[in-house]
Amino acid sequence: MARHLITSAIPYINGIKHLGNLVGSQLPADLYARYQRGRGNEVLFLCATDEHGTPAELAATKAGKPVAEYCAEMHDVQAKIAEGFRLSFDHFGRSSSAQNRELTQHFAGVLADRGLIREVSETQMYSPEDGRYLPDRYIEGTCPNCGFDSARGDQCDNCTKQLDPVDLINPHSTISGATNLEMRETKHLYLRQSEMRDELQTWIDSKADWPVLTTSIAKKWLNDGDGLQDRGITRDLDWGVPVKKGSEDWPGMEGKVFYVWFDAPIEYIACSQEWVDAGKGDDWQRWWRTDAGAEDVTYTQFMGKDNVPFHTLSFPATILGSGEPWKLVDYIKSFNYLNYEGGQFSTSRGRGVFMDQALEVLPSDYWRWWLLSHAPESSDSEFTWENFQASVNKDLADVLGNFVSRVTKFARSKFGEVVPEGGDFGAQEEALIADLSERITRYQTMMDEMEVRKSAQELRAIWAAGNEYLQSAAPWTVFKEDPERAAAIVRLSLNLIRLYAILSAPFIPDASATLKDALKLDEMSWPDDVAAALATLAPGEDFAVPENLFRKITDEEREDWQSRFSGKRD
RNA sequence: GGCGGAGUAGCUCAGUUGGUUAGAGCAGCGGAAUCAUAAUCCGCGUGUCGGGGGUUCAAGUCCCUCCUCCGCUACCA
Repeated sequence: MARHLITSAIPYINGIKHLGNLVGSQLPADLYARYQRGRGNEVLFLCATDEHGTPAELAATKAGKPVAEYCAEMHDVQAKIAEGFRLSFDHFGRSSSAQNRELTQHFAGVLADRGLIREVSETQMYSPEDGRYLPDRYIEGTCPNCGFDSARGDQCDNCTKQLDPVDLINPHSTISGATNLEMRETKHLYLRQSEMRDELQTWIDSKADWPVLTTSIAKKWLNDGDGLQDRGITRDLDWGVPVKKGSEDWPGMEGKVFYVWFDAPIEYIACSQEWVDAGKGDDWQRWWRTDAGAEDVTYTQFMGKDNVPFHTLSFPATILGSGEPWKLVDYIKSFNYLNYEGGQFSTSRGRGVFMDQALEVLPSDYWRWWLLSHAPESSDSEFTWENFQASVNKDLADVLGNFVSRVTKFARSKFGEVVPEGGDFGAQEEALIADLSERITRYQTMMDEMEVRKSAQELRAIWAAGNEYLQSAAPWTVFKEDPERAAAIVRLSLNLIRLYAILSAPFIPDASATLKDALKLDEMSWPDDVAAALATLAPGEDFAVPENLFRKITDEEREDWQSRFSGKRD
């Protein structure tokens, strides 16, 4: 039995994510996790909320709450929504956990012992009025280059020139508007990634099978300019993991915390400890420590392209640099962006559909199917309500839902709610089994390779194969002359529904569960032998005709939603 | 500006290392069937493969150049 460690990029705590975020990491990760479980493999699927950093502090202030309280609440909100989408995390942790705090401090200590951390004294913009140091993006002023008056401290949106906040004319805080900013000297820790450039380069070069999107981003950072730069891993903030060298204080670093991107990936490991501490598992080391059983683990990460540098370079630098036997990622599946009706999803402008709103409109299966079958793998892809309506109605309601409906209702009307006996399988059934065997093999290959869209395409073809078979076998006609033969066709068709329940579960778990109940299935083992799988439901077993699996989206609904989500949220 | 991705049928997208008449789903048109959520099944595609140039017996596929869209650009996360 293969063992799969699967992590999804951890969503930031600051608010509810939109569908683009969902399809870029959590959803495909869930698809893969469910598939691997379905194949009978052992899976540990982890995700968490990423809770530290300036935006969390500001969001909490805006909400009028202590940041710890705000994060706790938002974690629960995100956890509930994740449940709503049937994201099957074995544990949904928090980067602010005690486990992560300790582990982050541990890594920093080990890295320091190995000479991979250096102290840098630098000057940062400080805003006395805000009582905090300001990251570059929280400073705006007039661009010295083009005169644009809302240039941000890191880059001018007008002329795209990269800036330093000290270059800005009349700089002010975007938080309070304060203009009395001052430069203050402050000391920070830097991870000496440049020392590890060659090691990282060799490692990346060995990953010929990774998506181009993943490796090209990594290589760009490795080779751009003077090569991989050292990275500051501490910040002058209150909310975060206090800087410590293992369990010891770090002289000169009092009052500082680790940079959120340093502790966030470490949460992948800490999350497994949370999983154990929550009583859901009993051994996290066999997933993470190659000296404690993790050498046969296949570790796969899912993320949007904006996360790639941190997962291909920073986090591996932390892992490799520690010199300890931690499990390194084996495959990084990255995604492009999902656009919304000709533009971008926008959290700040409330443009597009957010996870909570999506579930208010339709159950998760509808969304899962559309998003996964249109996942932005090779390039950015686009959500439109028209496409959504067409795909969902056709694929789910017509091809799959109606198949279940026509089979179960015909069976009930002619034979009652019992798998009929009698009749033999013939050439049509053999052809169907051969066709399905081939298709299922392809489906498995695509799923193994995490080719999400192609997997969806193949699954749909497998559903359609049922309709094709039924159409040509035409039990409604055969029944008049040869009821036994019709019984055989219906029996096979009922077994097809069972097959679909198993194969479709990673994409549409709720529909799969409905079918499982309707057919009164007690086991859902993967159909390695298609012929045998299609003979599982035996004559005499009873079943129930389920409610329609999927309803159709009407034109009125589509138009209504189209306008409802076009601009402002709420 | 630099780097990366993309530009293929009305729409959403496939197209391995260059090789016979460029594909799928949807939409559209025609037909069959009537078990089913008017749901299914079969048949039907003359597309300047973004523009231009080049290499080659052969280019959507390689090279050059130009145009358009998107992302990243290291202190947002």
